[in-house]
Amino acid sequence: MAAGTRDRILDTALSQFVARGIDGVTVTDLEHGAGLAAGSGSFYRHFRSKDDVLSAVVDREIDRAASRRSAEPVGGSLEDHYAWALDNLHRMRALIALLVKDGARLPHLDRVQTVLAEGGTRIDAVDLADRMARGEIPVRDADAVAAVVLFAVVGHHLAERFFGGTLGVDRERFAAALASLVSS
Amino acid sequence: MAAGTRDRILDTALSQFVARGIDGVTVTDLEHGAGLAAGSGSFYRHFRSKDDVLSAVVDREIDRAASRRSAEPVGGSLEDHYAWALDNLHRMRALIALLVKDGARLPHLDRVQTVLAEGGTRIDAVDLADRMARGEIPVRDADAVAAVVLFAVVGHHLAERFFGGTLGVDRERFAAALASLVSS
DNA sequence: GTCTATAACCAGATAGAC
DNA sequence: GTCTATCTGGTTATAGAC
Repeated sequence: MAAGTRDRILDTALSQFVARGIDGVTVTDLEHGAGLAAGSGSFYRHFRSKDDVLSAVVDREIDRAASRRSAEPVGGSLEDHYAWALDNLHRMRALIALLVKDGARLPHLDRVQTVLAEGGTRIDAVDLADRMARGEIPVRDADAVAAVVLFAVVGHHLAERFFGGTLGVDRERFAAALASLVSS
Repeated sequence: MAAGTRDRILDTALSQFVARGIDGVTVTDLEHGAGLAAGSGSFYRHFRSKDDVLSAVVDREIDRAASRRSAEPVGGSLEDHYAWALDNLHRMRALIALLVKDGARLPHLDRVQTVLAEGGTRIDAVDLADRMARGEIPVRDADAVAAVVLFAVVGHHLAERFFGGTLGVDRERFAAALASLVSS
């Protein structure tokens, strides 16, 4: 079942925007990527403008991120929790790439940031403080430790995406080391 | 002592490229930012093309980052070292923004990545393994711990820029928490 | 070195035949 | 819905006077 032209435009727009930025992609590029004649205005039978297709792309990715978000494990180990956060960030990598490349120009910027915060970056200082109070992990500056963990997770993801590598440390190993540091 | 026109073009090019991306800045914008008549071709008396000024901007930032890097303190505590790395990354924020926004189009991409990796943290896995062998810090997966430290430091910057805020944890407190985690 | 003026080109967008 | 053809405007880059 071949996707309709509108969906093919959305698909090629997402991948091209992520790869080359919004300004790096022309309407002609989108037509070509969707199997339409390059330079024909056929694009405009499906979207009113380039901004219009950008808005549709972002809306679709927000819906996808919200719907396929796996349930956050409750009461699990720290390691599982960190692995979950890294996986979620990886699933939302297209949206993250759009945000960091063209953040200021994105429509629904607040909704994008909300979805990302809920899906990947909520590492709770309160949870850490609870574990410290129960003697589960050593007592440290809980807010500062939460910040270290959050930025380590985000940094790992962004490095994977933008800096060409993670020093050979995959997500599982990274999560394990993070849990080891916090736990003792 | 007013800077020459060439330097003023470089200064405005750096700040405008960082703010709006390479494609978001026209040669006319650069002329205006450098105090030249907008739309006059005076820019071309100083640079052959827009790519040429981009290359000059990146070269200058690489040189600046490299010269700052030599100011690294030697033989200090882990905490001092992490604080130094955070300050250094903060000074290189323009280069980081260029890399994230327009990475694929940057000239000397490999040199940019090398400078940032060296300037962001010198805590390599070998140094950590040495400290572990001497009993200075607990024995853990040295490569993975080095990755956590590097990405925490880098993420502290990137997350502030793209996800909003540092959770109220300043650089000194962040460095102290990072050192505490690695040291015990 | 800077200006006015403009050439050459490319991108977003529209009109109308089929 | 897709095409050919075109308009309009903005961008890079050059020519030549001062």
